[in-house]
Amino acid sequence: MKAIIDCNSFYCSCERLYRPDLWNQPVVVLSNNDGCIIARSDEAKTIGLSMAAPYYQQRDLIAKNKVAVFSSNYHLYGDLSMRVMDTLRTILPPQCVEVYSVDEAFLDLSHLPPSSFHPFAAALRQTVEMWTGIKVSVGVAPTKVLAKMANRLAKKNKAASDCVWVLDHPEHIEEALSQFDVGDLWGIGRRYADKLRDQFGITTAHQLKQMPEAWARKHLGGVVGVRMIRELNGTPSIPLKDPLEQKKMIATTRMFGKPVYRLEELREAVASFVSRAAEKLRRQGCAASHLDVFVVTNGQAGEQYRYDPRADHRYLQMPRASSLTHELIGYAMPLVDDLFRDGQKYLKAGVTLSMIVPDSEVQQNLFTPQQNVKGKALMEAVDNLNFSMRGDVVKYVSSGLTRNWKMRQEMRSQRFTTRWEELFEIK
DNA sequence: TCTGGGGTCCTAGGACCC
DNA sequence: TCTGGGGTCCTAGGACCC
Repeated sequence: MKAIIDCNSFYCSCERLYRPDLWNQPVVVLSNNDGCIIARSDEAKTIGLSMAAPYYQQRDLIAKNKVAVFSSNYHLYGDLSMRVMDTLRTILPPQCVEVYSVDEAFLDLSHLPPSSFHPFAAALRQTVEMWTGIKVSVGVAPTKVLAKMANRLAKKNKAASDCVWVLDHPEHIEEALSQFDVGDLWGIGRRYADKLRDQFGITTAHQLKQMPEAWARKHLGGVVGVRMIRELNGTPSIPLKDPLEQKKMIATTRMFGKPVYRLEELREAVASFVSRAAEKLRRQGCAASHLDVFVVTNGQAGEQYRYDPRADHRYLQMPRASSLTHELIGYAMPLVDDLFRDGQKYLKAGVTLSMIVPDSEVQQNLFTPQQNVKGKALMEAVDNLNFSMRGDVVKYVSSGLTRNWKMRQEMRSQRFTTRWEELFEIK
């Protein structure tokens, strides 16, 4: 059996943890740059605020209902996420916990006796809430897809379920499937939902479950579709991931706080994204040999505003995998120069590192000098400083000092758990 | 004035090999 | 009159997730 545990309105719950005055109030959290609504408390959902809606379009509704609005505070969410995951790993062996996202984890419950699923899940929910202050929902079922469905049902029927839903009898699974919208299944997005309905008249999960595998292979993304059919039929086909697995790609991309027109600013921004990406790379003890830089423009400067983004990118296969910030910045800058067009209005840029290998297995190149030991020691020192201070205390000048392009975060809460000077105070 | 960021997996099709 | 079969590797792009 598998379980999925999912924090309820995670970002909003994090904000509310330190704001008892907001416990029963509508709360929303915005994306970077205060662009869209990316988390809503139940009260905010009731008011009719929708997910991913642009903030400026919802301002009236927000003001009218006195909704508390926060810019995203990733220091806080990251730290609380770690507490939730650590709690799970205290209760279950670590290899039975797959952290699926900042607010979700799959659990392998195959070692539990069949009668104990419900009490176990209920205890888990309670413990996490008691230890971290974060409310969670738990779905339990024979496969990941079915567990996701159970989780959804738990959230939908909070009062009756107490946020725990177990599907362990075939009749219960059948019943749930026949009432479940096929588009709400984990793995069926908008495109497939439309296609299933329009071309095949499939609207419920139960109808999909009965389709043959050969059909799924043809119409539902090949083996992905086959796995879906099997999971719906109770045969686990999406295994739990090894927690030690490394990322295959690392990206840092940002929308600018205000448009960028000058090459120097674009270079600064990209250099700082490279720095951040390289840091993530070193944190998993790896080096990358493929570097991709992209920029997004939006019409000509001076034109009337219309949101019509166009992306362009340049990439480079480096002679040897690297994790040194200065080296990577050195490779990235010519790509920026090549991308830059005078007079363009730049809205966004980003960097992707891929072809990632463990640092210890970097293939040396006959034609480039050995990676120097000093460089690595320098990186370690910089990382230690920045980590202990939780911020960019040391950075490359090429990444800019003024940072005019920096994103807007006008309503960010305090970093209660990661900064001494921002601790929660009780008067 | 204004619309996020970071990932994974898979397939099709072209280039190339013997 | 007539032009194979089997394979790998790579890239671009599509679909999905939170």
